[in-house]
Amino acid sequence: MTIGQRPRWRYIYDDLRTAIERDELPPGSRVPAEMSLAEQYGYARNTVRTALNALQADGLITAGAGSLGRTVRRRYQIFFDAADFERGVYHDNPARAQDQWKADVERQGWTPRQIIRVDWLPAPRDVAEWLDVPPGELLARRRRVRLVSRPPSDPEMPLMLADTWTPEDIARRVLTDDQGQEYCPLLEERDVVVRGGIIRAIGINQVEFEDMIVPRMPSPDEVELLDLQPGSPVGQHARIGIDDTGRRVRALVSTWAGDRQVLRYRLPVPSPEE
Amino acid sequence: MTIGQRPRWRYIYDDLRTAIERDELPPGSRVPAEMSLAEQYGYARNTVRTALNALQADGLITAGAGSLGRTVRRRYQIFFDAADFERGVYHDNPARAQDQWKADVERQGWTPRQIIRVDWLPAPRDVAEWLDVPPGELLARRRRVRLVSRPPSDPEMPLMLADTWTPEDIARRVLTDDQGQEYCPLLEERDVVVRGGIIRAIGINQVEFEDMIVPRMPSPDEVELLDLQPGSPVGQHARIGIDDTGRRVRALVSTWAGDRQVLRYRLPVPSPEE
DNA sequence: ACGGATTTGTGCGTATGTATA
DNA sequence: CTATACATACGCACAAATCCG
Repeated sequence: MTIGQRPRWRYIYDDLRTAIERDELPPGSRVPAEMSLAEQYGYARNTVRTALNALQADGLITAGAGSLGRTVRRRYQIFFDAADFERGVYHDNPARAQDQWKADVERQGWTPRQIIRVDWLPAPRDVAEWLDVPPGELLARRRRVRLVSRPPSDPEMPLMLADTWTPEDIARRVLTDDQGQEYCPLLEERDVVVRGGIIRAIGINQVEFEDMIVPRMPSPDEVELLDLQPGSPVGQHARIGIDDTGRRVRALVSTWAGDRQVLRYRLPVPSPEE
Repeated sequence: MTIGQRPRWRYIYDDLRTAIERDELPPGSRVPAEMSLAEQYGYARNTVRTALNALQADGLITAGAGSLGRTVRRRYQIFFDAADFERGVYHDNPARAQDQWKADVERQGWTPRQIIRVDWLPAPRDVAEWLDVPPGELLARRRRVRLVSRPPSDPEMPLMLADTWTPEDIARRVLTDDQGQEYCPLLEERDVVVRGGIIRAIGINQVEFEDMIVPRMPSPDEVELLDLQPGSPVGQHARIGIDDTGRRVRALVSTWAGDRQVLRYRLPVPSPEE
């Protein structure tokens, strides 16, 4: 059935792809309906669907039944800084009492919100390796689902999952609040803002971060939580905190939607060693 | 036709997905053939294909006609360091005359190779923005396709594309080699190794890097060059070099295959500002 | 609140092409 | 060369979501 070199669906795929890249189909615009493409090219609807599914898997178009139809995917460029030596900013900058991520996002004109939940879970393979504990050991996972909206009460858009994994002895460390009440900041299901950051406040002296970054496709859970379209890859940023004894004390695993957020590092260039 | 909540194909998808996650179907193992799954579940072959295509789009399985069949995707964890303050290592560390990436990869037991090609191209929108030049301005792009193999002459596996984009005045700067010959290192289609790095050698004093990292799906070109399976997202790491006058002198855009390589930063934790 | 129009989603059957061991 | 298994392609029917009168 295939006549030329390329399969039929590939013609539609290529045509639409170049139209999108040339901005003839700008972000947000409607993609022609399946039946209309089928008539236009003289192909069956299923053939058209193969092409559109490929574009969807490439993250270029969205899909939805009914009058939603298919549209060219929009992209956002919200930055989040993992290191900013210029401004002296770190996620865990000891000099700031404010949540670093919230401050960053607000500066860019978005209204942030976090939903926090703590669970005790057996260590997944990768986390166990990062923290140098046996796989399956029970760890505390403090998950923050981070959402933003534009001021005028638009619907919220989920941006990232930020999971802090800690071994039990660290998770159970306590602080004392204004009323003299003791609490475990790493087990609190609410925003905890401590001057210098939680880790430092509970008496841990981190001296090094090891950050590992990898793109991957999301799990069904993440698709749900981040409201992802099929074909949206996520970035996974794992920050391992190492204390002054060399112990790997915690892993902060952030998973962000690639079409919404950009991870940024600002680094000084080392001067030449003479 | 849909009986329960979930569509039929979703049962197959979920079953296979959990089998893979539980390592009952380990990486490299064969996925049952479409017809065998169709009989097992009592569904049509097309329905089975919907499930398998979704797993493919999620990057979990590969596909290939004939006796290749479908297999569970293998993953590699080759590190490449964007910053390593502990070891004093940078991509452009002025103290080292060796190619940083090659050294890193060799230390991990792989044999590296680069294919280098230089083209003059109009600046794509994002590169233009990073370098603060008008979009469409002609820039030099020095592309390095980076491949590795395991020692015993296995087939090579492409790992990443590393594109250096520079404005013309910088690209045309010259160095003098041992024989007294002048050449433009940023336009050479061969490995150029200079003590201190090319940028420094041609008289540019970079004082800051701005790194931006985003996951995305690859373009058809990248699929070709990196030999990517459908459903493999890539990471894009753009490093903008800023010199002591504040000028954005070059962009190093690295695109890496997510199932093969991990980007790593090792950073010192800043001490508290008292 | 309801119904119709539109558009995508699910699912089946069938046939033939193509790549690989 | 042949068997296997995926790839392409068609046609058809009905379900489900959404928007608009």
